[in-house]
Amino acid sequence: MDTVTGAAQPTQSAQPSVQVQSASPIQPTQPPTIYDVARIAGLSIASVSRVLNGQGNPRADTRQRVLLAVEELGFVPDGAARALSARLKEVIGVVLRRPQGRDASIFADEDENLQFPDMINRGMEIVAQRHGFDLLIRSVDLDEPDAGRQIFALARKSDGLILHDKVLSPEQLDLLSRQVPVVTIAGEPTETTANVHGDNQGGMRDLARHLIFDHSYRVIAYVAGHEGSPDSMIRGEALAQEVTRAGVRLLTGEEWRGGYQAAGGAQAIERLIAAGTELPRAIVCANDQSAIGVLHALALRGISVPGEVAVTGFDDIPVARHLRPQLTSVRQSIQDLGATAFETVYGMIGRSPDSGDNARGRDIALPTRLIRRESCGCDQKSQAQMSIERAA
Amino acid sequence: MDTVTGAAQPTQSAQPSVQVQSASPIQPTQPPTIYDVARIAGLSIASVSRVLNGQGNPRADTRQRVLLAVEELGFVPDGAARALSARLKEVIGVVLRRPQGRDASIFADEDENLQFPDMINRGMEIVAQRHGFDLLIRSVDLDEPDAGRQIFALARKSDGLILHDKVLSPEQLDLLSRQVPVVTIAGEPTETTANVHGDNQGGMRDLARHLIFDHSYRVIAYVAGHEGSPDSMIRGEALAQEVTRAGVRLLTGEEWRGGYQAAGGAQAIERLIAAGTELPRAIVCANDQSAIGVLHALALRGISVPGEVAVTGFDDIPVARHLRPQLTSVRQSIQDLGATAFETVYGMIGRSPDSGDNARGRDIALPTRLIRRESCGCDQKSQAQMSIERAA
DNA sequence: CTGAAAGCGCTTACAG
DNA sequence: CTGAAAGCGCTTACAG
Repeated sequence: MDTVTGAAQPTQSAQPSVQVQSASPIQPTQPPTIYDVARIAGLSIASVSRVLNGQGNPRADTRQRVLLAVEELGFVPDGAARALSARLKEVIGVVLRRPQGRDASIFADEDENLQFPDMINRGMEIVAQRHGFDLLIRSVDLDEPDAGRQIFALARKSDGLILHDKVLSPEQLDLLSRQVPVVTIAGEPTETTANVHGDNQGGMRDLARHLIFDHSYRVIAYVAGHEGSPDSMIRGEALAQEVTRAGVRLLTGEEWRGGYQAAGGAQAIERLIAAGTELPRAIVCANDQSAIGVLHALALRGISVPGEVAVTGFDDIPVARHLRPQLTSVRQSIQDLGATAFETVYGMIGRSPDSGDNARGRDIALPTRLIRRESCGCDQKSQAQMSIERAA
Repeated sequence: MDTVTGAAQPTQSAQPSVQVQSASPIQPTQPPTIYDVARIAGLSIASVSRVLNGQGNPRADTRQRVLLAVEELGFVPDGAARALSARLKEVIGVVLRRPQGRDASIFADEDENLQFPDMINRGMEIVAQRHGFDLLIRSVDLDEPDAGRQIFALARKSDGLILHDKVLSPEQLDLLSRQVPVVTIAGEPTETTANVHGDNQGGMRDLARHLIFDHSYRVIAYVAGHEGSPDSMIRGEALAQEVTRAGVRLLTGEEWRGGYQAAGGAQAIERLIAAGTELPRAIVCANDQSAIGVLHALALRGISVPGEVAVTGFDDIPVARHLRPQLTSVRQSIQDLGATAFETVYGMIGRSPDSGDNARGRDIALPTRLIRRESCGCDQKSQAQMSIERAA
């Protein structure tokens, strides 16, 4: 920090001075300010600002002179000054939770990647760009007691916040969402926040029925996500409901928790096998990432999938189709999740919480769709073959 | 944009007013300002600022009063105001290139994920946090002529920039890097920028020798990354060198380009097979992502890997070990790449380009390591088995 | 040690 | 249509 704050001290006169573009090759060219532009254009800074922001009706001549000067200097307005003055930062803060509980295992030497959240972010980003916004990303470690503070600090650098999953206590969330627009993904809406999620219930119901009726599996386990995840709970409940209705046996509980991660899924299976537990006919995982771990552990034990045990995921991340066997999953349009979340916060900016056309309090569900591949027991090879041949 | 700029107009008196915390449940609680804190603490804003920033030696009493008021109001300083005044935004801009050329294929319905860049970003983020910085992410579509402008705009919202891959012309890069610290990843250093990359040469050399001498493959193809990628070129050249020296045949060229993506890798293989080309004994891919596509295409054709054709990747992204066969690759510590890039820009902030202790012009190489798994023809199953059993 | 004041680089009513 | 001025919410020499 020292070197940086030291450097922050003004080193030159604050008075705008002529920019020497070509003179000093490696000199620290201070970016030009609006004053420089105004001087070169022979106008006031107000006129420059108006031309650049399309306000008022500047004369063609004025426009020209400004544009020329801007071009000559390569002027781009400073973001902080613009934000302070316009009361708009054109930045949305995004908070992810960093996976916790790294254990010593083959998975520990390199952090797992967060394919699902990363793709959500990609979706947000694309829409953000269209509105001239950027995304300020921060992943918080929930073990840190400081996590709440960090999120509040992020909020003051942004016009709105998108929170992946549960990263704040209800009280903190409430406090925050009164000061700044907040949208959660895979959370729950509150009076002052909106939430975006996939249709967990419908997706899991279709998957469960497929396993129960099309494949006639009679013992099914559920590998849950991390504790307190609404997605994981709703998926688990939907599965339980279908299973119960059909008189099928459900295995679930702490020993089946995968925490949404490959390492978690693999370890759960390893522990169960080590404990001599008899495996169920099908293992339904709360997401694809943990299904990857389950597949891995089963393969190492020489247990055939789907022959001996069927395995399914949720999300349909891009690699799902590249696994062997190809992973049956429930597709969410992951990027849409992000895009929708962005559009939602964006719509909340500048609106008072109690105004009419407001997303606050809304729970937005996006459709899901069962994708049958090989790992559930279906054979999709011929079909996939056809599709790739059609494309080629 | 309309609704937002409209909303940006000040709606209340600019004079700081007492915050009514509990009174109006869903009122738009304007975040408190430093003036509010000062009033409640009975001090000047200067004192508040000093306490909060650890400047000077405030009396214990003064400290207490400030801290209490801050706590009471839940005050967090506005980022834009802080940035403007302190001349430090505590933000680093990150630019990725968005993959281009989406084709109609089984890969087209959902964008591919960018596992490699996403993990790099994760590495940057962790270090950034330690310095109190956040990452402002923007992915640019290089097909857009506006791409350069967008990057300059991002620069004015940041204290420094990290560019993945090549996203600017040399001229633009030069211009930019005189105004703001710039570090590239997998690019080339210039007089005013630093670059961070994995040891491509060493990694590829080890891989090539492994294929040539340990496995005795005599015909090897190289699936290149996207055009102009220094990483791809250096890897290709290192491979060519080893192959030539050993008198082995190398297949390469446009028809073997995978563009770093699974879709690209799969399509290249499909086209070659469709054209009746005889496949080489080993296919060396410029990265893991394209190797995934190659594996996929070969599997669909019923071609056994590594039995008939060996396949290797580069990067060792986390899923590499979960593929069937497990992918042989060259590991880079992906997160370290990001962490190093961040530390490097961070060190450049506030330093004039010509000052002494400066990273500018440096090319920082991080070690790589050959990871032998199954897809090259080795059998690692027993070994992997042991390692997971050890962990369990 | 503390406060009053200037200044960071913009935008935007307000006059003219 | 344009310019002078105020103001956004902070930090930081500068006096006292």
